[in-house]
Amino acid sequence: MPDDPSLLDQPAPATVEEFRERLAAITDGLPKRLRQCADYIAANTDRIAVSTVADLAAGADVPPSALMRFCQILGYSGFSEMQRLFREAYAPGWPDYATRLSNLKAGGAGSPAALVAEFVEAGRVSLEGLAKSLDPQALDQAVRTLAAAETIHLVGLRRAFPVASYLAYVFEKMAVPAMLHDGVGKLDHRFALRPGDAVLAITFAPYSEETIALAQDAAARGLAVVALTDRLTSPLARAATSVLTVSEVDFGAFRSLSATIALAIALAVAVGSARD
Amino acid sequence: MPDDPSLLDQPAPATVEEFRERLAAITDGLPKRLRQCADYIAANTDRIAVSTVADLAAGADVPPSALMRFCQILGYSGFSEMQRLFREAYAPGWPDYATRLSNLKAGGAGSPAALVAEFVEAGRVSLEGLAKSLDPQALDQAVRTLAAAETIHLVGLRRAFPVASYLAYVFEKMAVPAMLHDGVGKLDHRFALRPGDAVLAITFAPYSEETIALAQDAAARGLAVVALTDRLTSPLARAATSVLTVSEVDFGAFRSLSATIALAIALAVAVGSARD
DNA sequence: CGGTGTTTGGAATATTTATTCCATTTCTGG
DNA sequence: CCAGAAATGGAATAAATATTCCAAACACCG
Repeated sequence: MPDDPSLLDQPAPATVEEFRERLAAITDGLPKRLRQCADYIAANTDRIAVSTVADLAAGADVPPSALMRFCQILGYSGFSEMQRLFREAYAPGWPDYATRLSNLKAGGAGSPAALVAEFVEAGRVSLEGLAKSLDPQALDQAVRTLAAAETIHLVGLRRAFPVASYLAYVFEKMAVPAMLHDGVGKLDHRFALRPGDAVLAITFAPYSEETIALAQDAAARGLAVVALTDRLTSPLARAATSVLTVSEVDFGAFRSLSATIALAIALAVAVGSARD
Repeated sequence: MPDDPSLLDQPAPATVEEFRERLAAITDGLPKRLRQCADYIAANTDRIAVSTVADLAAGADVPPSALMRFCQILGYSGFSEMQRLFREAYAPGWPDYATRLSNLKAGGAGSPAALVAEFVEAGRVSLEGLAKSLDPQALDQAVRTLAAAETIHLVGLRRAFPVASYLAYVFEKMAVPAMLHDGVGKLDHRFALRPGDAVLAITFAPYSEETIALAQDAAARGLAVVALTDRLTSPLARAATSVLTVSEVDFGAFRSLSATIALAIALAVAVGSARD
């Protein structure tokens, strides 16, 4: 490679964060084999700690020597030095959590503690799924829509109701005008929807008729509708100006709300600060 | 060690789960050095994948050869074979989640996507905290109490209301008689509490007066009260027959509900099945 | 098309790491 | 307190893994 001082003489990345930045920065303008290394490493960063040079080289489909050169380009003296970073950083999350989980599960398949372990695991996987599948564009759009609204109408029934009520709580805390459509007394308050308002509708399969009806009504009257649902093909999506999806892993017949709640609060906080 | 066939001739554990079981099974009745190995390995299982024999031996304060013997006692041909198990088992959950998270955060400190990443992380840590700090005894007791009740009265206001309403939903699904005290119209329905019923009260700092009042009232009338709160010293704990605690990591001034929801659903499912 | 500088693959070597072996020490039961 | 068995530590060896080096292939430029 050329002796480009902007890439070479820098000190080696000392944290995983820095490592990713450097990787992204240099990937362009790398020759074929080295780029293969960069791509493979970017997609398999987590395996560095537990692999040998030969393993990774085979994965990237390059000879080991190419991988060595790659490590040196990143600023390390060799593979071992780079690996040390990942071996040391390897722990967060796990310290004795896995032990605990398996102890809880050991209590007996149907025991309450084992159930907690299952739902903890389901929640964790759902959260990771949220991070992986979130569409930042759609989120930005939803935030802009809601931030521009006069009053935000929250609607979510049955399993979605806790989410809607939580949003109502957070909006209240942040002094954002919001109204929770809770269906009490089968009063539907649909004339509370005024021009300039927006609707945040939440529903998951099996979708609530009432929620969809309110969203459609609002859309027909020209109001912006943000949908929080489980699939882009949800019936709610058709009525919506922007759609956010989040899927929860289920355990048996039951489905938690961990990821949905996380997305909801992030949305609320983003809207709250965008309005300031 | 003695040629005890019950410990020796078994095949080596092939999963992490099996590994832990075997470890627990043999630890007693091991000579000093080998027991040091067992203890250290049990407390640092997660580091096997990224350590050398020398590292682990140093940690356990034994010579490397002792650790080798230990691996063989577990049924492996040597350390490398044992390590392979942990290196291969390491993958689930992570595929590119960390990359995604750091990409989301890179979007800008205050960007909506970065907020989602923060709350996802907070939720994950909270869930792990729940797994680590859960007291199975207290949980069993809470389940027994609620399973024995005629009607379960749910009370939780403000931030705890989503949890209470979610519980109401799950109990309904499972055909468990439950009543949600939602405070609509400031009607407090406290005479709905009948002998033989139980109260499941939920509140977090700053604690809701109304929730505590209802719990105290129920306790005074001799009803069982299960508390779901953030600390054992919570004012709710004094009125309760059994106390479950769960703490949420906060991000800025905001606190999610990921762990609380997970505990709640597990509790509800356990109660539901205990009643059958 | 030839020369210069870059990139590449693989074989040779250095280093680290795992594993075995055995002399010595420490237990155990009589 | 002694004999035999078990356990231990460390030095010697084997295996694996990382790293370097260089000849050959390649790309670019005049």
